[in-house]
Order: sequence, then C-alpha cells, then structure tokens
Amino acid sequence: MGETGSDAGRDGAVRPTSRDVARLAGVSQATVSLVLREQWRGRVSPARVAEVRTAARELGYRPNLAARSLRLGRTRTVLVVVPALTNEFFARVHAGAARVAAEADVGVVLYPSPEGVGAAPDPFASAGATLDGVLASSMAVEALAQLSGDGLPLVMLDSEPRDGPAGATVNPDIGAGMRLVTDHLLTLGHRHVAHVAADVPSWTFEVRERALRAGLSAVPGARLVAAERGPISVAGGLAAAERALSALPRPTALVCDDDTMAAGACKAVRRLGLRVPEDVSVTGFDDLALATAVEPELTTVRLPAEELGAAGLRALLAVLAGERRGTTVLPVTLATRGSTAQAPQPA
Amino acid sequence: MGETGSDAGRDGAVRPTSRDVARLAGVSQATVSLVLREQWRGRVSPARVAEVRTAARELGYRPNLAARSLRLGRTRTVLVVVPALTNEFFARVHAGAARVAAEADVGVVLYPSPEGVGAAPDPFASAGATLDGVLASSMAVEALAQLSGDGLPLVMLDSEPRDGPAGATVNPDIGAGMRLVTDHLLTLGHRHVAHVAADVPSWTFEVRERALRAGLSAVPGARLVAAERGPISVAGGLAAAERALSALPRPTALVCDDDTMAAGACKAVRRLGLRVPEDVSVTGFDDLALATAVEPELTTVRLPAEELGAAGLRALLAVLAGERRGTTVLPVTLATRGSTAQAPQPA
DNA sequence: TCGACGACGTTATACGTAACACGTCACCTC
DNA sequence: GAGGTGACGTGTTACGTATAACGTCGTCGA
Repeated sequence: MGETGSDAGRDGAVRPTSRDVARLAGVSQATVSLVLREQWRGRVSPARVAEVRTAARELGYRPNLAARSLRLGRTRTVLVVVPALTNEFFARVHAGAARVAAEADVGVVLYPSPEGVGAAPDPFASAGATLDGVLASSMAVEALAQLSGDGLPLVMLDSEPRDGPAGATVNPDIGAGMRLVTDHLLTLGHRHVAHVAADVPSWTFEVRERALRAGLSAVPGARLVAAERGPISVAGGLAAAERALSALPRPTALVCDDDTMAAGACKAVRRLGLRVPEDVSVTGFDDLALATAVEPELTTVRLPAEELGAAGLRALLAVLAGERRGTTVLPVTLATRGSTAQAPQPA
Repeated sequence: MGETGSDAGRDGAVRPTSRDVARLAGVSQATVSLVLREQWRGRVSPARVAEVRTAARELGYRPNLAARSLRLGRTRTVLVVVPALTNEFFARVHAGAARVAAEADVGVVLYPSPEGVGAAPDPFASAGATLDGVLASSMAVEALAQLSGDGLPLVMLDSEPRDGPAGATVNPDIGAGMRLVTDHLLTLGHRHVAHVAADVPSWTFEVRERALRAGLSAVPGARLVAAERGPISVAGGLAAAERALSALPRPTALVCDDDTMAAGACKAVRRLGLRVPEDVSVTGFDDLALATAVEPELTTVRLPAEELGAAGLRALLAVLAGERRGTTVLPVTLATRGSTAQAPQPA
C-alpha cells in the first residue's frame, strides 16, 4: 500500500492521532472525538461506536493532552505547594491530595517551596504545565499574593482563614488539638509548663501558642515558665528544650510544636540526667511515624494529614466547579502514650 | 480607545497572548516569539527587543505552555515514579530530582505508586500531562514494561542495572554499604548476626542480603543465625527482630534493611530486657532523620538520597538529549553511632 | 402528500505558539 | 550603477483536539 501521506507509519514511535483512528475506522475525526469522550448518545450509531473503539484500541491511541488543553483552555492539572516533602506531615498531605486527584482524573504538579515557608520563585513558569488551580499549604502571605495575582483558584491548607483571595480554606482544628494537650497535662497535675516552639512564622504555630497560653491561664497556679523557639528538627528541639529546662521553676512538662522537636526534647531531658516521663513529660504534635519509634512513645496530637490533603483537593475541585466554599475544619484527636505521666511531687 | 477586536481588555482575567504583545509593541507575533525565547541575536534589532520586552512585561504576558507543547511535540515535563513519598528516603530522592528539574526548567509530575512496588495503573492517563520521560525508583519489572511500552525515555533508580529498556540506571552502591556494615560488626567481634529484612521483593534488598551473607562467610566462625522479613515500619521491624532474637545461638547484632525497622528492632531488644548496644548491636540503612532521633542513635548506611534523585534526573535529561548513558553508581558511607558496640563476651 | 423532525455524520474552524520561507530595504564592492 | 549581501522583519502554516454549524437521509403526524 502506498504511503497515503505525511510520515505516518514510522516504526511505531510516533503516536497516532484521532485522525489516524478516524481513517482506520472510516469515519471523520469529529466522530472519533465524540465517541472517545462518551458524548455520542443520539449522535453516533452503536455500530460506528464499536468500530471507532476497536480502531482506537488497535492503534493504541491516546489523546494528546497538550492539544486538548489548548482547545479547552483548561488542563485538569493543579499545583500543590508544600513547604517540604521531607516533612512527613506534608508528604501525607500530598498523598491525600494525590489520591483524590487520581480519582477525579486530575493531574498534580508538585512545588516544594525551597525554604519552607517562602517566596515561591514563579512556580508557574517552572511548573512546566498550565494550571487550573492551586492547593497551598502553610504559605506566607507574600507568596500567597503572588499566587493569587495570576487569578488562579486557590485553596489554602493549615492557614489563616481570613485571607481574601482564597477560594476556600481547610484546616485541622489546631486550637482544639492544643487544648487537648493542655487539658491532658493539667489533669496529670502539671503546673509548670514550657513551650518548645517552631521558629517558623506561621498561622498554625501562632494558634498553638495562643491555645497553650489560654489553656494554662484558665487554671490557677498553672503557668508557662518558658517559651523557646528553634528549627523543626531533632537538633532544634534539643537545643530549645535545653534552654527551656534551665528556667526556674523548672518545667515538669515540655509541650513541643512537632514530633521531631519532641524527640529532641526527650534527648535534652536525659542529658540533664532526668527521665521521661517520670521527671518531665513531653508532648509532640502531628503523630508522625517517629512518635512510635522513640522510647518512650510520644503523647501527641494526631492530625488527619491525608484527610487534610484530600479535603483540600476536593475543595479545590468544588471551587473550580464554581461552588465556592468557606472554611472547613477537621477534627483532631490526642494519642496518649508513654511520654506523659503524673507530675512529680514538688521536692 | 475603541475596542480593537475580540474580547481583549476584559478585566484582566483573560491571559494575554503573544499576539497581544505584538500589537502593543508594534511588531509581528513571530518577532515576539523570537525575542522572548532569546533567539533574536542577529534577527531583531536591540531597540525592537527592548520594546517587545516592555510590552510583554506591561501585559504580564506568560506563554501558554499547552500551545507550546502542542507545537513542539515536547512538554519539558517528566514523570517521577516513587513507591511512596511518606518514606523519607524517596521524599529526598524526589527533592533532589525536583531541584535539578527546576534548574533545567523542566516540570515534574509525581506518581507515587499506591502499593509500594506495584502495577502503576496507567500513569500516563492519570498524570494529566503529556510526558517527555520517566524517572522511576525501585520499580517492579511488569510496571517497568508497561512504562517502557509507550516508548518513553526511562531512567531507573535503585534498580537492577541489566534491564533492557532503560535509557540509564543510577544506583547507590548498596553492596558496598552492606559490606561496610558487615566489616564494622566483624571488627567489633560480632560472629552471630541476624538479618532483619524488608519483605519487599526488590533489587536493592536482594543486594543487601547477598552482601551480608558474602561478608559473613568470608570470616571463619561468623554466621547468619537468622533472617526474618517484615514490612518496612517500626512495627514490622519489631516483629521481625523478636523472631530473630529467639534464634539460637542468640545473635549479638541485628542488621536491618531500613532505619525504621532498626528503630523497631531496638524496641524488640529492650522488650527482652536486653540493652542496645551493650547486649545487642543494631544497624540501620538510609540514614533518615529517625536515625538520630532515637536513643541510642543508629549506626547506619548513609545513602545519598538527594544526589540519587539529582543524578537520576540529570541522566534522564542526558537521555532526552540523545546522549545515552549506562549505569552510574554513587558512593555511600557508614555513619557510626551509638547503636553498635563491641560484641559481648560469650557467657 | 408534505413539512417537520430526529438520527447520524461531516466540514470547517479556532485555540496560541514556533518556525519555515520569503520580502524589503540600505549599504557596500567592483 | 549593477548586483550582491546582510540586517531586520513579516506572512503563513501546522501541531491535535473540541465543537458549532451544516447536510442528508428516513419516518411520522396531519
């Protein structure tokens, strides 16, 4: 058979187009498009439909998404922005979002902003894809402004709800989580508490601090004897905890903003020759895998990370569909484990 | 100013095209294209170049990547496949790849295959983007075949080098890493060693097992007294280690395939009333953050995770550029910490 | 018997970009 | 001053898809 035209038929390396399918099935390209997108009811006969499908399968046809995006003006692709994937919490958020995206047949482009919370250097140029929307976690305000500047639908996770440009916000109930921790420690008799805080300026950490202070001030005799900040890491928690433990009166409980820091705090306690939890109780936040890897296991706030990502992406899809939604708050629970115990009797 | 044409000038929601830039600058669309892609040397006068750039900035013009991809037939987007991002190792691999991709102005679409190593259910349909190439970590053979079936350039990470369809393979020197562990333990006098192994069928774990056996068999009197498998988690390592510790003679060292499992193994040792490292030495693999969070800190093999991802993406870019490359092997080191010590004297 | 209508398909076009194949000058050389 | 030669741009087209705007038949109600 003599080459009909162009360089079709090359090896098999060139991808077939809808026109190739049309030729093979003996129909027009428009019909192929209708059939393969399931828009054929009442416009194409069942017999033709079958022929087209057979032809498509035979050629191994896959629609060219670039062409489709160009035509439609949308890409079915969203950007997910997280501070850092090496933080297990955000990896889990991403996993939840990715799962929902896959179910909805939406692509996800990931942008881990380099310096945790920080200016995202033009994620749109570097994303390598045109985008329909953005799902952003714990972003700083200026980066947010930059994002929304392009007029893209935006859903924020774990961020201050009031921000205007956001189409929606989804948050775990951080305040309730910290209240659970505080009440737990107060019930155990702790009155001198220190906060081992993350040194990242972020809504989520501000809420934790406020909730801790509020909870303590509600009980006579209870007080925050120290609040030390450090980077979110084992070493950061260790250093901050060492400073906190030098406060007078010495705290009997260390409330940490993150499980990683809590692991460091436990090391700090032992360096002073003290024991966890007999002498000092330690609490974490997030319930990472780490929390059950260390000994004693960490009492910590279990945040629904996967569900946060999933709910965030669902909210984004809703915004894209035109249904605006406000703020969603997800419930959290306290995982009570071995790192907390009754407060020691005052010597 | 009377609307020149079309619905341009709407609010600012519609994105300007290169033709809009051309109109504003008083040149043709082709010139705009040349200027903004820096292909203008010797074809456009510097004065015009400046005008075009000004016009583009003024309109906030961004090229439509879908249109560009359609025209060029490439997308500058690659797929990165990892077993699971919640595994810190792969999160770091991804981070390394993402960094190089950003530098090369290449987009990354991520596909965390659901069940660790497993069949990827058509990542190309679900990726939401047309792809130029694939960077896959620790993939199973059938999934690999499916991937390469589409004829996409493929680079494998941490996988058996021989695989045919791969354009290149990049591996950390797993065998050397396990030899470092074995030699370390042998030097400390350990002769009865147990392997706490991952139950994932994968090249990387097979190599670890072979290297461990080979290293032990080289020293008279040394033997592998147990090899127990379990899932890659704290609980998995704990369970497998408990079984291993019931072997006779009881091992004085537990070699674990992963830091997470090693953390579990430490717990198993203590449950028997034994101490780490005085009674039993424990080693990990990967050098995750976890390794320095537990006490004692884990002696472990430090794998260059970020560099692995970075080298992998560089290899993929090389393959895309037509330069085929074979297998690259990255060096590894041993991080000697508190979880290993001199073997106890035989009772 | 006729017009209308539904079922079935096709033709033609636009999306925004990149790149090829041509102009059109001004200037220079012989 | 004739012809060549760059420098500087423009017109046009194609990429693969989705969809609006048209035919073209049979059938059915009046």
